[in-house]
Amino acid sequence: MRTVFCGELGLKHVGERVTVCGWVNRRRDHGGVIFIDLRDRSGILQLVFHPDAGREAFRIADSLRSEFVIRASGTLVKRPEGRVNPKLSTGEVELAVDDLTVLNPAKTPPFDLAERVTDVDESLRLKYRFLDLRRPEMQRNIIVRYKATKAVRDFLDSEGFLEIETPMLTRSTPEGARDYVVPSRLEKGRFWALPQSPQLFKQLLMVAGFERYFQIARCFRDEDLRADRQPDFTQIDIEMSFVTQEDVLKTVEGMMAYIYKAALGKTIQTPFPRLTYQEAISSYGSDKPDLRFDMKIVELTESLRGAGFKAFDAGAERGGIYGFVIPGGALFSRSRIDGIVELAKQHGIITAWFAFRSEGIVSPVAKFLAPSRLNLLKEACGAKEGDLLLVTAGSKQSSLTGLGALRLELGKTLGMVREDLFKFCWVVDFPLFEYSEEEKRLVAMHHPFTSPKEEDLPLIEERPEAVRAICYDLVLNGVELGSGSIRIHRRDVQEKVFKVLGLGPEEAKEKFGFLLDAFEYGAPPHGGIALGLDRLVMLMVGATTIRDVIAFPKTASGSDPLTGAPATLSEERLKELGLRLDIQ
RNA sequence: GGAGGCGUGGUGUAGCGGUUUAGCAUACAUGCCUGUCACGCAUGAGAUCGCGGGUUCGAAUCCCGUCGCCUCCGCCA
Repeated sequence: MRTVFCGELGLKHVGERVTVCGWVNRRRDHGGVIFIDLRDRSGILQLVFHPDAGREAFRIADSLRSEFVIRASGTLVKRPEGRVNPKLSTGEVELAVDDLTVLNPAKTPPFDLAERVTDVDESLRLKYRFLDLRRPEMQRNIIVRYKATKAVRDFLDSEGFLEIETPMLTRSTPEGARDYVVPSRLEKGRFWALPQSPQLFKQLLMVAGFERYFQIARCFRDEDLRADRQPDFTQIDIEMSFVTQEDVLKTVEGMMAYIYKAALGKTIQTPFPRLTYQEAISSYGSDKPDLRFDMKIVELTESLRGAGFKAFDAGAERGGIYGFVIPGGALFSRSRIDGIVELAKQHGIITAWFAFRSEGIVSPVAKFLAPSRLNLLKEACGAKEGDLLLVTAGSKQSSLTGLGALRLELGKTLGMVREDLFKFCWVVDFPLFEYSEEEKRLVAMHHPFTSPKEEDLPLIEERPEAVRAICYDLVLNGVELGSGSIRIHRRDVQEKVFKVLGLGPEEAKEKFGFLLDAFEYGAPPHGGIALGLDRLVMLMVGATTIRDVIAFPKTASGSDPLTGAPATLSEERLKELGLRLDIQ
């Protein structure tokens, strides 16, 4: 039907007779000559219609409208002098059409596809997703996604991994996200669950001796949505036997470099910097630090302790004194600084500020501190003349997370974040357990099969909260791309962890019995990672939401305007499933 | 579960208590135009201002409720 794609044509094809197919992107009718920008997946080509080149074709061209599907044949010609369009990759040529067929007319689209309008109401875009996806930006997103996915397969294949599918219908497991549930028709009153991740299956595959597994795995979590969270999403799921943390990190670093090269042609630096969990929290107030800019948090407790300023002394007593330096901030206007203080308040921290100006140190609290203290402070925070220091005092956790959130927001609003950078890092040595306020007990920070660090094992009974896990997160530009761990493969260690989690032998058997059984038949040491493919691609294409890299995503309230899902079921269907509705 | 923002012709928006017959841009329709590329010019059609209730002599505008969309907190091992 076609001989060539629009975007492939250039000067070297001049003089050739070609046939192209696609959609009318734009029509420019000059009366005596008509121009059509024809769009297909590969790009845009200008068609030109002269009445003398083909009277019938010209007559049909007059009737063309946006998004009509057409086929056009003619001779590719070099554009006249001064008529080149540098904005088009095909801008040096055009197709002089003598034969035109309308393959399908189209209704006027509900929004403009030709312009780069991301400002169209998103639910309208989703309702007409098949049109939204025609837009070149969206096509590129989906294409980059495919290339990245293919790169994953190519790389892991070359490293000896096997892609193995695991069930979508499986059983609900305790801990973690709420799972989506599917009623069983054959066994009424019983329910399947869709996997939050293939975690247990991939571990079983290690026991089964496959040694290196991966899967582009769809996962389901029935939790509230966000710009970077959808109910169903895709993980690059990896598991390896007879490996240490180091082996997993190296593999992932190699894979990331390969993906960026293959999908974007970009080179990224490996190995990625590593921070311990403690370092990440104390320097960036976050376990997913954005390393595209500096502005590290510094502890100032010792510099300000006993300085005689009540707020600081009380803060030092409750936790500590922390702050960070905004380079060049000393020259900010008073109202701008007040705005920053207000912003800090929204993040739950009360801040004092110190402007290190050429004429001296300016601060609303300077009068409470001796000049020697102020100089000590300047030295301790590493500020130069012209910088602004923000300080807060109080509990360590809320101070650091508050400063971390403030740092991130200021980094963006002050233009310190370079959008074209890709700054990967590993965060390692996470705590094995964290305290759950809701459940009033320790829960697994990663998951219950995460191995403690060997050297911390003696602490597990006395001080479980101090035990570090062999667990690692991959972070890119402040976004958590994924996390993984080396798993427990020894029965005695697993039992100790379950004990801390409050899982008795009976309960553990009931919930994870199949995995524990398997572990008794020769489980190799193993570990792995799961990476969010949607988030990775989002960052690769510069999108601000994963919805823009998913062909058919859901709205923030978890519905799909295109299909109208979720939908109701008929009485008959409910009855067949043994279900009765009880809703207000 | 909570907080905030938005909702006005197809689309994007202005108007925020009365000279508004709801403005503008774009899309759409008709006509003119032989070198445009966000073509241009002219004419025209197109909106009970998300929905429901209230306040008022008067509501797109103020209040309450509700629905939808977006962002964030909680939640997401």
